[in-house]
Amino acid sequence: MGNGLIVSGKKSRMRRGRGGMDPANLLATDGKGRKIMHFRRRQLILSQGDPAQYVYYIEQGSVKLSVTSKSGREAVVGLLGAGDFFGERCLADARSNTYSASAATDCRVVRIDNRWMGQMLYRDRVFSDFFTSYLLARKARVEADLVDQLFNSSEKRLARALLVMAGYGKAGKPSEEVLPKVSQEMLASMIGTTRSRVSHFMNKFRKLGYVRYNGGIQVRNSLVNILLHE
Amino acid sequence: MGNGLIVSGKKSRMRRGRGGMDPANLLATDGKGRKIMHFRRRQLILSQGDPAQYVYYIEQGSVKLSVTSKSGREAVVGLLGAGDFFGERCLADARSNTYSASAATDCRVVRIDNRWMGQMLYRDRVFSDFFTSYLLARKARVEADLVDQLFNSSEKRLARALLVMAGYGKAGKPSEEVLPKVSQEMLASMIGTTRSRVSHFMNKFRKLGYVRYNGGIQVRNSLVNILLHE
DNA sequence: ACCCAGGTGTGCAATAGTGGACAGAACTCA
DNA sequence: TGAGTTCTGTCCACTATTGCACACCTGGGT
Repeated sequence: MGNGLIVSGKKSRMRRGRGGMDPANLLATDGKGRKIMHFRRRQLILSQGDPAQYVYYIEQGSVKLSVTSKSGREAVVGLLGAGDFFGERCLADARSNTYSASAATDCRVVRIDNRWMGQMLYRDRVFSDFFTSYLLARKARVEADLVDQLFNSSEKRLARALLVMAGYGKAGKPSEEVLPKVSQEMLASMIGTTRSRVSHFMNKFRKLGYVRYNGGIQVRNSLVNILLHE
Repeated sequence: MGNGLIVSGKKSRMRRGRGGMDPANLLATDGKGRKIMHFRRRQLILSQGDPAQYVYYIEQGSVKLSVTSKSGREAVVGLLGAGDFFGERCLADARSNTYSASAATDCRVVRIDNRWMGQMLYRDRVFSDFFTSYLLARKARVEADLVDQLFNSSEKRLARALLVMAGYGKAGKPSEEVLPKVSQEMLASMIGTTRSRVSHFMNKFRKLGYVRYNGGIQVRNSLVNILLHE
């Protein structure tokens, strides 16, 4: 995620604000207004409907954001990793959480006080810049997910979800590596379909040699073929 | 859209930055780094794939953001109105536009230079605050659209889209008013379905008395019944 | 070794959604 | 006013997707 906004044409030629620390490093330490916390896989971090007063920042591990409908079905809105924020909505209006968050792997997150974060954003230009960059990138990602949902079949959505998780197209990623544990159930609720459908396509992909099961799911680059096919 | 972030517990007790102007007013004027432009209904404002170097701010009217797939199908990612920004992705990375924007009604928009906007964000806390608020709100909206798409049927998605457009649930909205022109085609590509489906449901809604055609579409509050069912 | 919970493969009837096509209504705009 | 264009209502054969059910598999306790 390219940090730093474009400022007078040069990226990153800017003095430090009062805080004076690199935001990511700052957040990595305990201190006023922030607290480092650890969660185990499956543990609930925050719950849909609870009053919202903290912003969270992921240091390590991954976190699943999900929404449960009145009818009890669950949809996964995002699977976040190190460097992502969540719960940030409470900066703009103080209502309750619109989703639940739970640890998808053991993880370390920083729980940041609402107010402290507001002050940082106001005072520290570097911090504010860091956060704005994040918001822009993340918003773009959610938009891409929406578009995907709007015009792809579930088969393609599954293929795309797998590729994105495998870091396809990212620089410095060996790709072809084994994914962290994700159940078919979870994949299903990420792409808005049923588990039997996911199972069906996973087998199809396997038969075609696009993925392998090596203790976990191993996505091969050739899986993009599914997306290209008209 | 509740402007102003939460800062040390008080919303909006903050001195003006260098710019010294209310952001919305500032943008309403021509000046360095920004240019006021007018577009007629259906006119193209920016095109998917073009190099991106401007951020746009809508003064008046509404703008449609859409993406066209390789196969030529169009999906509408958002229908924006006064007070919304678009094209802001170029603040974080200078690639090309990921969507097209065209005027859904005659409209007045401010075309803002990339760099100037970056400077404003860096220098003017009030401006930066204004923009961050916007991003937070808009991101939440896109997430809500994604969730809707993930677990509602096309009938419900249509109902929801209509209600949102009619400003259902917003304070100070008389609601029950007639919507600006939207074709079934457009509704279809907003909610990811076909026009024949939209036509079908619109008639159903009409028969049930949930909407009326009074020169345009008039949404009655009772349309929420569609969402509550099940 | 045994059990158990969570995860997976498979099949199937019932539904929902697609992608055309076509005719008529409703709007431009010269 | 009339010709063109854009919208809308409606139909239909196909295809995709759901919602179950049930057997099996696998890893971790105990």
